[in-house]
Amino acid sequence: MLRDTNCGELRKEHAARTVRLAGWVNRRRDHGGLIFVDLRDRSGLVQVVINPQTAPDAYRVADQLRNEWVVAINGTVGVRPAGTENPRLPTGGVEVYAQQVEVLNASKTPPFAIADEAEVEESLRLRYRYLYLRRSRMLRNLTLRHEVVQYIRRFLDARGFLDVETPILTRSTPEGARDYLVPSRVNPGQFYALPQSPQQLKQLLMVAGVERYYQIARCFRDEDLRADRQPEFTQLDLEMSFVEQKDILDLIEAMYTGMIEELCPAKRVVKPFPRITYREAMDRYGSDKPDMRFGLPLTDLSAEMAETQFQVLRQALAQGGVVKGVLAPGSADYSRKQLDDLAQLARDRGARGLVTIALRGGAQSLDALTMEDVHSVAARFFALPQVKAMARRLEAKPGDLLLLVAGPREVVNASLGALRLEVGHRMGLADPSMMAWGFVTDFPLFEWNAQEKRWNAAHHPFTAPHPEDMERLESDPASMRSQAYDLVCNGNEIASGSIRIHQPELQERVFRVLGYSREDAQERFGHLLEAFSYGAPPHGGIAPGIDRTVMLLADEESLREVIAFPKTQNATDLLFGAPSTVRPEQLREVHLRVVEATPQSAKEPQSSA
RNA sequence: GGCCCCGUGGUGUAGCGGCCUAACACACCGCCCUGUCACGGCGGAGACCGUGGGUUCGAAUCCCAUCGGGGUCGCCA
Repeated sequence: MLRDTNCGELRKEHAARTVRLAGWVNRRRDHGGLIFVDLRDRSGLVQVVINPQTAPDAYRVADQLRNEWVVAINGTVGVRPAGTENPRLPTGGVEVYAQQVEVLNASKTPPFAIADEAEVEESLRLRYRYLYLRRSRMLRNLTLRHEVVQYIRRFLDARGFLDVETPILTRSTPEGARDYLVPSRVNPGQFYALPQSPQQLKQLLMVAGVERYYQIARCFRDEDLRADRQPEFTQLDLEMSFVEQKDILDLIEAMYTGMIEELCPAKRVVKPFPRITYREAMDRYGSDKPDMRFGLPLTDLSAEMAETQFQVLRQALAQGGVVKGVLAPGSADYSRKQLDDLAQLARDRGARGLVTIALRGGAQSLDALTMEDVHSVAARFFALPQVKAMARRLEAKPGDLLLLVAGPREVVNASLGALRLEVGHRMGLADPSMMAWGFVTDFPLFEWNAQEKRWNAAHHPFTAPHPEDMERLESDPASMRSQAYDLVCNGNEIASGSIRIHQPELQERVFRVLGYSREDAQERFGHLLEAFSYGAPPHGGIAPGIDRTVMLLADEESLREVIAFPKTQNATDLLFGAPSTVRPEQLREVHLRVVEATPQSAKEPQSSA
């Protein structure tokens, strides 16, 4: 070994020990005589002191050092002189007195500072990913990710789960996200697809009798990116036989609570995780992935507005819609501009408009409120008792702002849900140390595809219907609930899963609703259906996103910060220059010809500097 | 596919029609400095403002296009 001690581990009890360290020069402070070098390795930093009097050879080398040079240092650990300790450094009580400094490798001046945690443009971070990863925050994130995966493996291993690998080269499926395709050289004109998830494979493993399967599985989806979406991402894919929904939710809840207690004890978690239905989530939070770190529930005010003179609301109610409201605490003094922004947010989600009612003035309580205090463009349509009734339902106080939206239930929920998040964000209502986990259950089984005028599977076509709804399967698909569930945290979808259909007869009924003929089903899922005809056990599973889990635990806003080599929003890799054009002979070999190239893709692959 | 934001020395920003012969901080280079830890002091080099076109007497500043990065809607069974 070129070293015998890690920089970050040194403490006072190591005093007088002779050590050999190796790492990067994080910073160098040259006092003309004494030189201080902060030496950095993965474990952390330690201050090295080079004294020209006691170590003249070391001093001559240290005089040349620059940031990010790689050096090895022989020296002695010493307790720092009184008054020179650095309490901000874990190793701040000690320093290393260098006897010998050896340059293992010099470094060019890096394109951005490693030691500073200053923001750097995303494209630079990605172009020089290996340098960005040197930053302590990124090494911390990579470490946390490792610990999460290790925790999961230990947890599931202890409960009898088998880690089984499934193919990366698989078959394109007609439903779901766009596939990444891989041409076959030995089968001209045919393509593999990279898995969007190992969904069908894990069900086959249940038929195979594996009973408890898991895999830390890479998944690929050729869809547009977001801060929380990468084209390749990692799921904990998991499936169990002979279980009910509750068994899976209990298991996942135990895994996540244990993981957080062990890895991130500073995080606050409410146990048990609330389990709410999709209907409740939509009605109360206007989202199927509610942020439950704060309250501000959407509240149905249809009853209060039943007799309203306000045509807009009246009309919405008459057409079978609802009037709902959400509270914006302490926002009664919002400017016209601020209110307009909120209204725009509502309109973006399909609302016709937003009614704002500001409760201003010096009233000490709602009872003391007068119409003088009620500021709203629609104030003349409201009687004071109506305003007070609404305010009471929303638990508003003087100084608060009421936000009302009227229309079809779905639109009202969506727009008020967005407003609720915006208000919570503006008011800083979410405790940053809080992780508000919860399960959302009873998702709809089907959703209407207006374009193709048919039903789609809301989750996937193998999701089991809710047992109580079974007799309505054909007669009223819209009302069908499923045994599908999500794990959510702080407004993010973290996991999704379901109990699966294991009887061929039920599967065929579902396929018929989806509009698949027997031949369609055979063509699309024949291999799975055949497998199910050989004694498939009742089974179900779930697939938590590893990247999103780590992102939340690491307090990061983007998945890119917890993935070693992420892609840009255009799904490109700035470090390798992928995707790229390939040589004509490579294309010929896989029987492909590019017939339509945009100017961009026609360009020569960029040579990496 | 739509909408929005950003693009100025190596990095991060300021400048937003003439005061810009482009400013500041950090980094870089040189000299000085024996207790600093975002060390300090003095001096220096370094950008023609992503790219292309246009408007204007005059453009980093306005307009259009384009490229790159980001956010978001659609999309992600």
